[in-house]
Order: sequence, then C-alpha cells, then structure tokens
Amino acid sequence: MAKEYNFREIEQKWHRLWTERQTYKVSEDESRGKFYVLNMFPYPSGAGLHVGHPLGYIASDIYARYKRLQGFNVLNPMGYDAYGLPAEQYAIKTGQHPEKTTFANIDRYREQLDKIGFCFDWDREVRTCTPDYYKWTQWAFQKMFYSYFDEELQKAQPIEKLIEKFKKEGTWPSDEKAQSDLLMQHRIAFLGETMVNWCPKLGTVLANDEVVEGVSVRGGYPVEQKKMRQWCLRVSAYSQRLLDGLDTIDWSESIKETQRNWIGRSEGAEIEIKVYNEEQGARSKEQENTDSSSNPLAPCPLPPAPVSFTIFTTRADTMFGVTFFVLAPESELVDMVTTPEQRAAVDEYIKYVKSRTERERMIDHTVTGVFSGAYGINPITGDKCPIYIAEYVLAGYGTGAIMAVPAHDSRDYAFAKHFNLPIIPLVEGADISEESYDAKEGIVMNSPISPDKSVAYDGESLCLNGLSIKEAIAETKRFVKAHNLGRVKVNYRLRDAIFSRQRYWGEPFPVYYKHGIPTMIPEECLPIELPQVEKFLPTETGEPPLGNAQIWAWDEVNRKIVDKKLIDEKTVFPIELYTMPGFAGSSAYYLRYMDPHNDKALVSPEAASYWQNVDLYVGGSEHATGHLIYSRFWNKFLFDLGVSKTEEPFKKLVNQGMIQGRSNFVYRIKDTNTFVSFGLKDQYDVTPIHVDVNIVKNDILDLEAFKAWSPEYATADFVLEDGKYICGWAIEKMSKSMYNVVNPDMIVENYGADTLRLYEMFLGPVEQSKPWDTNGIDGCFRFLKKFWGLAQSILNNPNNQNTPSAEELKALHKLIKKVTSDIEEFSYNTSISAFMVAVNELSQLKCASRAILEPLVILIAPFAPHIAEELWESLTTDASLRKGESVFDAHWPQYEEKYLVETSVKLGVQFNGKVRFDMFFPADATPEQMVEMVTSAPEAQKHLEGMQIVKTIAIPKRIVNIVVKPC
RNA sequence: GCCCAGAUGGUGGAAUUGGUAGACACGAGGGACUUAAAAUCCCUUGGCCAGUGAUGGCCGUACGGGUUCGAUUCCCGUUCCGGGCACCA
Repeated sequence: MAKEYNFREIEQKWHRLWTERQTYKVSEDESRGKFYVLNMFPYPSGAGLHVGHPLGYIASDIYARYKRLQGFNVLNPMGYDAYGLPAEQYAIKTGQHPEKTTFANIDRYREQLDKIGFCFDWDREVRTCTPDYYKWTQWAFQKMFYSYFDEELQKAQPIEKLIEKFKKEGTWPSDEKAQSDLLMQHRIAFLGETMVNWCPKLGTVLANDEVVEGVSVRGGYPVEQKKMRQWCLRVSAYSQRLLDGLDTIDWSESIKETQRNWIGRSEGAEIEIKVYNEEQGARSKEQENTDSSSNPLAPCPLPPAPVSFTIFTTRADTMFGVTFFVLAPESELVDMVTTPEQRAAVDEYIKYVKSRTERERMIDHTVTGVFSGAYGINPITGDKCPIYIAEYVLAGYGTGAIMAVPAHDSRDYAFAKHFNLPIIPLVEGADISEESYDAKEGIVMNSPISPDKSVAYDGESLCLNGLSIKEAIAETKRFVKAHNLGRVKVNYRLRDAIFSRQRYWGEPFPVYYKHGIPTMIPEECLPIELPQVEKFLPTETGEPPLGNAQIWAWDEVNRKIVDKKLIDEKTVFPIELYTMPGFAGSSAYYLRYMDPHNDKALVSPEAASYWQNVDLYVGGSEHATGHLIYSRFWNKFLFDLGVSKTEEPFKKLVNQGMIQGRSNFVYRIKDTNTFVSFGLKDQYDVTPIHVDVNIVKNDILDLEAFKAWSPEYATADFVLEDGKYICGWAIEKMSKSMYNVVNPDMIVENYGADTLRLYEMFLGPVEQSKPWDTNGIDGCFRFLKKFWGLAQSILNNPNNQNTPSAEELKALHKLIKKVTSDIEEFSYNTSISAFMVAVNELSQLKCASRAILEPLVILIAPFAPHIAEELWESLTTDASLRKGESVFDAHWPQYEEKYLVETSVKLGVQFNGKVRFDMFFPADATPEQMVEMVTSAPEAQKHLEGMQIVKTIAIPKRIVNIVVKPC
C-alpha cells in the first residue's frame, strides 16, 4: 500500500528519534577528519524568528549534513548572543529582569529552530550571559590586561617582560601609581582617557562601528564626542596582522575590501617642522616681562613655544609645494604656537569648533580656519610658512598636523583659495587653475624651483625634477631618513576598541580600584557574577546602572564580593561599575563550542588541536567591521597565548543575503469601507493600506480572513475583478508594521520543514538578498510529493529487485555529479533543480529499482532530512541490516563516469557562426572527422553551394562551425 | 570623491574554459479527470513578422563600441541599482 506523504507525522517522528538516539552528538574522533561548520549565533529578540533568519542556518545545515555523509566528523553547534540592549531597555520599561526575558526568548527560538530540523549538537549550546560562559570572557580580558604588544615580534607578550625592560633601561618608576600609568600605555586591555562616542540618549559610549553618520546604529540617536576614561582594547596594534591575514582566508572579496578600508593602511613619512625662531624670541621676552611684573591683572604666562612639531604625509614628494601648515583644533600644539596677537582670534575659533557636533562637521565641509600667528620652517626648502588651525585636520589621525600642498590636495586647495595662500604646481602638465591635481601620476617639476631653493644637508640637497611621482616619494623618504629630518611611518585608520559600556546587561569587569589603581581580581575567583540591582537605570549621581548594586565591593583578604558599605580602602575596595560591550561575548564563542563544559580552561589544548578553527562560517555581511574584526583580533591574541591553534578563526566565510519582505496592499476608496481590486484602483480615489501577507495567497486576498482580520473591516465591501480581489505589492524591509513578516512556523505547519528548507534554498543563491515570496513554495512541495510518490512506487513494486536500466543509471549518476559539485559551491538552488529533473525522468521511466532509490535518498538527505530518514527506514526494514540507523550514517554516493558516457552527441552545425541545423556525431569523433561528416552531409550542401571553405572549427561535444565565403 | 559587487522573460533565477540564451520553478492561458471544489496529469508561454499548418525569418542578456568564425561570458566607454569607506593628509 502506497502511503501518503504525511509530513507532519514524519517530521514529528524524526525530531523525536533524533533526540532519543542523539543522532547529532559529536565528540573528538582522531580516526576521522574534522569539519567545523558555524553560524553566527543569534541575538534572541522578542519577535522570534522570521523566515529570513533560518536562511543561513539551512545553508550551513545542508553543508554539515553533506560533509557528514562524506565521512567527516562534523561539529555544527548553536548558541545565543544573549547580552544586548533591547532586553535591557525592556527591563527599564517593565522592571522585568533582562535574564528572564532573554531566557524566555531563547526558549521560543529553540522551539522554532527545532521545527526546521537542524543537525545542531545542542549539548554544546552556549549563552554569553551565563557565568560559566562569561568566566572566559573575563579571563581573556585579564590576559589582555597582563599582556603588551611587542612591535618587534609583532605579537602579544607577558607584561613582565616589559617591566624587566624598563628596569634594565632604568625608566621603571618607584611610585605605584606611576608604574600603573606607564604600563597602561602598553597593555592590550587598558584604561585610557580618549575621545569617545557618547550617546546621551542611550547613556553609554559606543564603538566606532556602532555609530554611522553621527548617530547610533541602535535607535538612531545623536552621538557626541566626549573625553572619558574607558577600558580599551589595543586592536590597532594588530592592524598589520589583521590586514595580512585577509590574504590567507577564503572570504568574499567585498568583505575583505571592507575590512581593508576599515583598517586603512597608509604608508608615508613623518617629518619634523621647526617653529620659526624670531617669534619664539619675541615671546620669550614678553614672558619675562610678565614674570617680573607683580600686576595681578597681567595675562597668564604663556606656555613655552615648542621647538618643533611633526607632520604626517603620504606625499613626501610634494615637500617643495608646501605653502602653509595646519594643526587640528584639538591638538595640544595649538596653545603652544599661538602668538599673543592671534590669541583672541584663535580662542574664538576653538570655541566655534567645539560648538559643532560631529554630525555637523561631517556633513558641512565649508572652509574654516584661523592663522595662529606662528610660522614653521620647511626643512627641504628652508621656506617660512604660516601655521593655521583648521577643523579639516583631524586630531585623531597621524600627528594631528599636516603640511599643506594646495596644488595637489583638494582640501588644501580649497583652504588656500579661501585664505588667498600661494599655490605651487609640482607636476608637469597638470592644470591647477580650477582644482588641485591629486592623482599620483606624472612627472615632477619645480622641485626645487631653483637650485638655491633646496637646503643642503651634509652637502646633499634634494632634487626631484624629472622623476615620476612614485620615484619622487621614495627618493624623498630616503633623503629625510638619511639626514634625520623625520622617519618613514605607516599609519592605520583602525582605532582601538572602546571596551566599556555604561549599561547593566553585560559582562561585569573583574576589576577593582585599589586607591584608584585598577587591579585585577585573582583569576581563581572568576567568574565575577553580574550583581542584582533594583533599577536598571543610571544612579542619581550619574553612575552606571551597576552603581545601584549594593553587594559590589572586593574584599582582598577574604577574596570575595561584599557589601559596598564595607569599603575602607584598606582591604575592601570598590569594583568597576562598567560592563563589557556586546562584542566581548561573541569574540571567542567558536572556541568555547569546542569544549563548552570545561571549567578549567576556555578550551582544552586537545579539543583546540582537534577542531582547530571554523572551516565554514555563515552569517550576515553587516558584521564586516564589527564582530568579524573583533573576533579576528581576539583570536590572534589567543593564538599568541597558544590557546587558539590557528592565526585565523574562520577559514571560509559565506555571507547569506537578507530576506526582504514582500508587502501586500488593499486599496480603500476614500471615505468608504469599500476596497477595490488592484487592476481597477486607478478608476477611484484610493488609499493603499498594508494588509497581512498571511491572508493573501498569490496576491489574491482571502476576503473572509480579511473581514476577520480587524473589526474595522468586518463590514467591508469589495470591488472585484474576475471574481477575485487582487492585491498590490511592494518589496520592503520585513517588519511587523508592514504586516509582511512571514513566520517559519506557519510554513512548517502548512507544508512541512522539508519544503521550507528546500524552498528557502530554491529562492536563489545563498549570498544574494532577495524578497520572500511565498508564491513559489508550491513547486517545492509538489516536488517532495513526487519524490515521495516515486519512492513509494519503487518500494511497493513486487519486481523491485530488477537491475536498473541504463537510462535509470544515467539519470542517477548525472544527478550525483551535479549535486555533489553544486553543494561544494553552495549552489543549492541548481542542485534542487537537478533533483526535479531527475525525479521527472525516473518517474517517466517507471523506475522500479531499489538500487536507484537508495542513493537517491542519500542525495536528498542534506536538503530534506526528514523525508530521507523515513524512506531510508522503509528501505531497510525488511533487510533488517541497517535497522535503526540514520541515513546520515550512510555514505555519499560516488558517480561513475561509465554511466554518463554518451555514444552520440547532438551538436549545432554553424555556417559563419549561425546555427543552421543539428547533427548527431559519435561522442569520440575527432574534429577532423566531424568536419568531414558535416561537409558530406546532405543538409550542408545548400550552404556550401557556390561557396569556398575558409576555415573550419570543430570542438568535440561543443560546436561545429564552417566559415565560408563566395567563390 | 575613492573602492567593491551587480543589471538576463510577467516573476525568482539557469547557462562548464567564449560554443544552440532563458534550465528549473512560480505566475498566466488552454485542456483532461470530477456533480463541484481541492488534488493530480497533459499542452502553450522572451518579443515581432510570415504561414491554414508543419514550419520559417528577424530582433533579443541595461546602453554604445571593440576583439572573435562565434560574446550573457573577454576588453573600452556610458547609464542605473546595491554595498563599503570618506575632510584619514
């Protein structure tokens, strides 16, 4: 008796059996090769999963199952990035503890995930907010605190080595505070006074990747620059290694390029500029006068004028075109160079700059600036050039000071035009009358303008005339280095990561303040658990939320957390009130999955050696400058420590595209409760209204469901076309407010998980963003029903021991070949197509051979595991050989070329590149034989008549083309 | 402004190293079965033209050129869409 395809029964059965049999439990197995598949773990939001979330999970699940069938020991874990802002904000609103809502959300996620049938080893689940997990986040932070980055070795080293070095040099201070301050400048995790992105609305600082165009990524609130003492990670130290590593990993070019941009390496030179002496002389005199005077109204003593300052340039070749220097307004040099005459003007300008927000500065690029009154001396030409202060120079990049070459830099050009400063062209043939010539191509001139315009050092003076720009850059660098005028320098745009947040729902720092000196709580005492608080908001005194915690002081003697009241600054000290940012917990989770229950180490050396790193990582490209940089940094640090066994954490990265929503609209005739169908709406004055896509099928509205949808529409009237109400549609972001959220549970309920899996993959390439369109899902459902039907007809055929026919074997082996190569390339949509073709072929051949069905079931197993398991069981019940085993313990079939051999091939025969007719050729025909056959074929004669053959092209299995021309 | 990726029917998308463009699926149209619906099955489906018809011809992979016997594929230029970086010297 042929059974119906009852997906509900089948899927429930196998979910149960998989759990009972622990089908997906993995452990280290030296006898088999490992393969580590990983998804970016989700943040469990309150909204639950929509159909976009599982896209990547399904893609990686297919790959994981495929690899397992190929004999690999596959690690495919899942967990939750459980710390996050939404839970905290919800807690502030409702008073519910974020842990409670987070865990409830996790349960909901788990339930939804289980329905889709993933092969996750749930014994390895991690949650970043549980103490046994964040113990190792805190541990890694402490390791970073106790390490510094050795520039020479280009790797992290224990801080003791640095102390030794200082002691040897005699620069090690005796004062404890001074020691702490000195080491802070070198530690990889350090407390730094830096300009930070402060978001007043969120009440916290944000990392650079959390701010876009001057507003916070979360919430879109304005962000301002503020100087604050914060924990930072010295990510910038790893800039070069982060850059070099990109060449060794299999990631998309666009993601690598994004990271290269973000790291922003630029090679240049730092050159020392002396401040003009005469000014300094005048100022010294004035200072003396002030000092000798006892007049209380006398101006404050001027700070000492600096002897020199350093500028950074990537265009060392343009030294002869410098006509002024510019300092960033925030630079400490400003106060030092400003002359008394210009003091008022400069102060006013600084005030103006401070009044502008980051956002204003980013959008508005009008030229502003002020003369400092001082002059700098160009060391190459000996020229005296004015020093300006202008906001277009950034304090945070390079040295905060530049040399301005208006002829060849557009920003300098605009500034020079505005302030009427000279412009000296340096490139032959470059027209600089309207704009600067910024390109690094051309031949250098005017360098120097005349021989006496180049200062000689040790008898050598610089001349670049006639060189290409590239040569000139190299020559200038050599000259500067040789005569000690500066040094060659590489700058990176990548900044250190700000690692503290003024929030509650995050990892607490295992740090206390002993007389104001940050001190690590001993490693054996970790984890330091997040304390309970009454309120999740900042305290009245402006402290972060942890300021509300009562039991939050460190007792050094008893080595435990005690009541704040006991703080005496002798043995009991206050604990850090900041918490760690979101990326702290997500930076090394892939290592924890290797050994998730180990309470002695983040990961045991054995597990780390076996699993190495992630072979396939699947997730969204929006993490390019956040998680994917931090994680690489974190891993490199742990690699330096010997904890991680590989330099790069993720060998291959696949970015799944976003699934957009496809919204549906109904059209209400103005001021009525009548709705007009899409095709007729232009005849009325209508308002489009979003309608829930779940009550629309193939753009046809379910009228009864619509009436039931909202009481407002209970009495709605409709103007139909062809008896149907057709809805309009648009592609928008999937969101609740547009009623276009499609929930995977609904699809699973109506079609089954196998259909959902198949359809999500059939929609198009995994990497591509595409709108969710439920319209096509029937095709995949039909296919599974056909597949099931084919299998049933084979299973129920009394003659099923038949040996398969040549056609059947050909169809099968064609499929094995196609599916195998497609899975390797993540071309799941085309392998599903190939399946559809093969099943149609086999159905038409009335295939009845079990020998065909068995490999067919294995082939479909990664895509539709439930149906495959069910059929596998049917195949093996009477044989009782493999009873109880999973199809995933079987072996992936190999295709055999002998079944695919064609005896003859049909090829298009062309004359002058145009296809004229088809012809059959023996599959092994040589090009000469093919041409011979064509020219003697009767159909060819009319094309050859009155013509002569100029050339013949014959490619076996491809094409035959005869080029002819009239005789 | 700089860098990266892309553009193929009504729709999602196929197309090995340049070799019969539009696989597969959806939608649409027609038909079979059925009291009817659902389900299932069969046929047609890029555009235009000619023909009763089998069929034949022309155009067609964003646009304009080029290389080639032959270009969706390679090269140059243009337009449009998406992504990243951006007073980074």
